Amino acid sequence: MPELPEVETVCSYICKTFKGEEIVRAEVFRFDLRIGTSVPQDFIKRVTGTKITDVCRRGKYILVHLSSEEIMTVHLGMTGRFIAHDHSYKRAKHDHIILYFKGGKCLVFSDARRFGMVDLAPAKIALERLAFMGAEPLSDDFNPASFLQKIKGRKVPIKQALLNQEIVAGLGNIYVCEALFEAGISPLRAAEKITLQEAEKLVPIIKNILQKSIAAGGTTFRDYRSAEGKKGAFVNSLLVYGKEGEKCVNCGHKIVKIMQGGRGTFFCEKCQR
DNA sequence: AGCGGAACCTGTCGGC
DNA sequence: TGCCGACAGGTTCCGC
Repeated sequence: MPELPEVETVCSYICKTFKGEEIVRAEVFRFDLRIGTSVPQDFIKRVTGTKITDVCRRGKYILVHLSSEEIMTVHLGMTGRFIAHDHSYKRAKHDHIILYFKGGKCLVFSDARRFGMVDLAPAKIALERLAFMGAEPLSDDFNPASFLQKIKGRKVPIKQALLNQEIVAGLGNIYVCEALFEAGISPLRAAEKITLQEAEKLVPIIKNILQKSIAAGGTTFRDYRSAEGKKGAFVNSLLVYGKEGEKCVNCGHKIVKIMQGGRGTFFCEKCQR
């Protein structure tokens, strides 16, 4: 579920709360999490006694840097949560990993649907695994020219191109629907047909939506919770996602839902061309 | 190479 | 109330 703003919200809180803290004990209840590689069997041994030196984000991945020069890579999948508690915390049903810190706090990774992943690898290897990803949408590397270059010759609908993490890293279903709506671009348009003028409109809109959502603590549509266990308020700012049958805020025409690549797309057929 | 569709797993919700 | 199918914010894999 969590897209860039949600992951960013989790990351910054974990960084603020756990940077410099030492892991004194760890529990792993499941090793077979889904996306990418699984939790290593010797995970507990390798993290115990290390300190968290930094917490960063790349796309939808959380990178927990450890003093052992290893990186714990975390992806929240659809229902993953990474929440801070204290040592009195009692394990709940879908908790898969609990890290206990010297200062009395703990950090719990839970994921009902188990689409998420937690991996541990030497920093160089962890970073190489993420090298396939496209530009960070909030960086200057993501601009109309570079974006057009990336989607050149792509016949997939623009909706699906924006979800492709190799093209741009961190967007998911909600923000893609919202950005295309604000830009007035139909999600059905072939990516390669997007003009320079449209890219010049769409790219800043994407950046703006992501920034506003980060400021609001992300979007909780169903499951998402921040590292403090809170819901994200940007759900109140959504204009099309989940609004099937409701009136378009621009023209009053009904918002429709279609399926693209097996996933729901919400848009206004009148405003988006 | 690029694309569509299925698969992964659990929970929830709507319809009958 | 209960059962059944559809669907969920993500990614990967397989076949064409």
